[in-house]
Amino acid sequence: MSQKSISFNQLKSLLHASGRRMTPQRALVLSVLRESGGHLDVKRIWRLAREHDRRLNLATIYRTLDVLKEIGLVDQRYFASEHKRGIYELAQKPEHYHFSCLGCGQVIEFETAHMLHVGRELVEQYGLRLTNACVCFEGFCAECTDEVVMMEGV
Amino acid sequence: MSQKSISFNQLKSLLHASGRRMTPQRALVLSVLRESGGHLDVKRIWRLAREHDRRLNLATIYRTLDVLKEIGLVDQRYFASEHKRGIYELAQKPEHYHFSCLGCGQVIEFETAHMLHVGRELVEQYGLRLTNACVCFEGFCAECTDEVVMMEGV
DNA sequence: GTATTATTGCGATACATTTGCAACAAGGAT
DNA sequence: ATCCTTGTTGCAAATGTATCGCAATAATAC
Repeated sequence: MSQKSISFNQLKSLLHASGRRMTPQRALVLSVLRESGGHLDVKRIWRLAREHDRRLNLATIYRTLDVLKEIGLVDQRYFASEHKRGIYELAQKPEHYHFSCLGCGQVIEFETAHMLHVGRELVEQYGLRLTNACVCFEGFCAECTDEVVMMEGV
Repeated sequence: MSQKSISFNQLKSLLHASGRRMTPQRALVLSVLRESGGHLDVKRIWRLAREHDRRLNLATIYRTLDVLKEIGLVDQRYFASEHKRGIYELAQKPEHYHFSCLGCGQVIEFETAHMLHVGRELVEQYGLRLTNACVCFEGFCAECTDEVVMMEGV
């Protein structure tokens, strides 16, 4: 069996475990997220999913993404300057963070242990219980930085 | 002289230095931010400012906040689950971060050196140039965590 | 004072997301 | 296999934040 069907059975179990139902819409949205490689806004997910089901409604996408978030299969992100649109991707370990380039628009994922330290500090020094964090960075990637430097003649 | 007037002269200079004009609206919005102690959304700033100028328009608040951001007097934030509304506060050193309690709603400010390390890592390991970051945390403060534990009878 | 032009108020607009509700369909019971 | 219950969907309308066009206004330079 491919990873695909495992994931769908997983989906079904998780849905039933929380008193929800399996629907083609939910399977479709998940498969779109799996096959596209992540970092999609809602409109884009909608467009991709409608290629398989023309009746699929935008509100359903929103509701489905909420469900997928709740059962832990999907993460919602917000990229730095674009706080209007939520960005969705499959939940995956290990924890990673995002950097969006203002020059070419690419999103770079990276890992860092320092964020864990921040979380630990919050617990140990302030007695806080951390349940959610939004962390995103913005600037220029190496290539775009070089371009700027060249154009400025430095 | 109080800090107040110094700040207004500062405002005027900064505005003129960037080809802008001093207006009562701009002074008013800044004073609201100064006297309220920060962490205000636009509607709240509007309501507070209208107590001094009933004609003041919401669009003016938005435009004013943009200007204050550009001249570096105000920071715009986005708190974890509430990415719809921008939150504004006076720009101040040193850099600090925000934790919002899902129980009592309070926003806790804290400092940490670890975020600087993240930035350094981005530069040194990935060659990125960081210009902007959005970092916010969410969970339960010490008191609200205690309450939950007590209610669960643990 | 006068001229220039940045700024304001106001209504209209854009855009992301949510909601009410009737029709529909998943899945357990029979 | 069919029926029933109730979670889900599609659709349209509503919400809420933020932006825009434009004529009227007012801050500055001269």
